[in-house]
Amino acid sequence: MNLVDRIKEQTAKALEEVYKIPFFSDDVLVNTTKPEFEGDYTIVLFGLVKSLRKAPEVLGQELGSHLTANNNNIFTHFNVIKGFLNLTLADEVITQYLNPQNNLQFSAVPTYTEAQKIMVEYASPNTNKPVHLGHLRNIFLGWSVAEILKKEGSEVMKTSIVNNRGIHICKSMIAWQLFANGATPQSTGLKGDHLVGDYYVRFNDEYKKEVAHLTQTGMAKEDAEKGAPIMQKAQQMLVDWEAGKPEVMELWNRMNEWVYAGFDKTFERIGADFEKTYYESETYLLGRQFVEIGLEKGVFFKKEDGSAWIDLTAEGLDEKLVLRKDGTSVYITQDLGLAHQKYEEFRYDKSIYVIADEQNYHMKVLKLILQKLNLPYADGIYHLSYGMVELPNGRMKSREGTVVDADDMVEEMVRIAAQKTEESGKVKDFTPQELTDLYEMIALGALKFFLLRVDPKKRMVFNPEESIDFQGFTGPFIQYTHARIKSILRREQPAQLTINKRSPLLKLEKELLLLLEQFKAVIKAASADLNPSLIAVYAFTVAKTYNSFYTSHSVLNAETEEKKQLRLAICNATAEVIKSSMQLLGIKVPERM
RNA sequence: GGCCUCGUAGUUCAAGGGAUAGAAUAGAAGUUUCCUAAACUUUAGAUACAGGUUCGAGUCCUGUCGAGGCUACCA
Repeated sequence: MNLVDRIKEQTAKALEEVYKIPFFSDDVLVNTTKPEFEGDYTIVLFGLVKSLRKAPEVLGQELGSHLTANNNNIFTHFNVIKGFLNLTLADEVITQYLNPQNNLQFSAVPTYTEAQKIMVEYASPNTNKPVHLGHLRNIFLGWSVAEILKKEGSEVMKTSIVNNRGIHICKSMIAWQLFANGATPQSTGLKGDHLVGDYYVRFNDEYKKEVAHLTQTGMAKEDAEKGAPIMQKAQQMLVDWEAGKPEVMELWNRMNEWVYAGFDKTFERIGADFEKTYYESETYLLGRQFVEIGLEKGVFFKKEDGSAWIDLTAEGLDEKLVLRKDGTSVYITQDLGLAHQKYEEFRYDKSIYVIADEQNYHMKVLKLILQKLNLPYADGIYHLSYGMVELPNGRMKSREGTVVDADDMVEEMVRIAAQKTEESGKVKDFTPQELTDLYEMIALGALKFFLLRVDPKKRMVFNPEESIDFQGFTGPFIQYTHARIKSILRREQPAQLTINKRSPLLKLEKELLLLLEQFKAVIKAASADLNPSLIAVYAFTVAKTYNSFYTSHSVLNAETEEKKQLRLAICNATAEVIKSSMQLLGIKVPERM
């Protein structure tokens, strides 16, 4: 049990004893005491005032006296300020948490009554363009959430659905046929996803030209957009694809292989992994059965033209199409089918979709339809929505060429990491391989931390200038702190401490140890909120707190041997906690840098 | 038009209805006999506006203004 829970429990017990009314741990609100007040943990009394009909100050005095009188091995003294009861803990209680094992070891038994099976779908790229900065937020977020849930004891399955069919892929294919002259990744040296992405862009350029040309000759804009020859070709290709025309399939397969290979490279580099990848070409026909079922149950209705709809006006939404009049399924229908297939395969308790917030409406509808169809897995659907990544001068738009490519971004970060590191002149004895690894570690650490430190649901601004800043609230700062601690520990390892011995704790040591003790609670909160930013903030706070207390001088030249050992142990614990928390963000920490 | 988000220091982000709204950057001023200065210390600076609920509001409610998203027989 962690310290806060223990305090809550003791407080509830004390309240029962003093006031003869039943109390539970959850009734008690415990915060860490603000640094400017005396004490370690604070009980907020306002919430208890009403049921006890006591003035907060009186309640605080009575409760504080009782707690310190009956538990003086835990609480040494207390003070009351307004509605806050500040408790000071015995040093022994705190040193119990000195051993990092206490903070890092998670019991095999999860916090849920039984292990939950959770699917996390993330990344989910389109095969017509390479991964860009927006995807990176998705990928880092999804990966991290999966790891956090695992740490909390859930069985997690990471998945991705690759959008590999449809008109947009046909656009790339047409443009490639027309302009590529048979270019391949091998012949051009380009990554496959970039090559295909380039022809998608090329298609749009040509299309724009054709539309402009047609409108100049007097055609209405709408007609021009529909009638542009290159668009007609793409439409025809889509029809041919659906008919399974061999030469179209052949080209489609070939170009997709290039893209997959490109994605794999990117994913491997940035540390994304999936237990299972779904392909839309294999799932887009699923879900048709739901239309039949829905019609039978009266959840859906047919319009005169034969299209099928669901009426969600009672829920404050619109009518939503679930089947086109030509009998083909739409996006939402496919998703119904995929949700079902996932459930059949994995029997999940919860299925998390990491998808940008522009699809909030879509995901709301998806869940609602499944619920109306009374499917057992409907309630487990959860949309982990995240805000768009913007650039300082506005949203990324592919048409305006303001998209930041992920591979380029990583490359640029590595270049800067290398430059900054070389300037510092601390890595002269590194081998070339060690340097490569270090730069990669720093670059990805900076990028991941920057994108994960913000509350996912909020929009964020990606400032390239700031993201490569290696000072402040950044990944590299934390990595650097870790390396410095490791440097101390290379000189001298802490001896095994006898934990219950009265130790000469200073206030600042106490503060840091209490912080380390919160690690599990932070993971719990991050897991409940599906929010890695809590971990990022925590890791930074630990590093920052450590940095302001210790230098290797203050550790190795401590006043007494006993203090030195204590401080070494604190260094050790801090390094462990930093490493473990960063790991949950997918960020590696170096031994030296 | 309707629906959904979001408005906090110059800037980028924090703050389970709880104490004097925190950080980081940029600004100003400092700190290395020993120590990984990619560090640390000090300093200044903010809740869009107007009401309401409460012992107590950045947080909850209403309105105004501002930003973004959704509102496709695209995926």
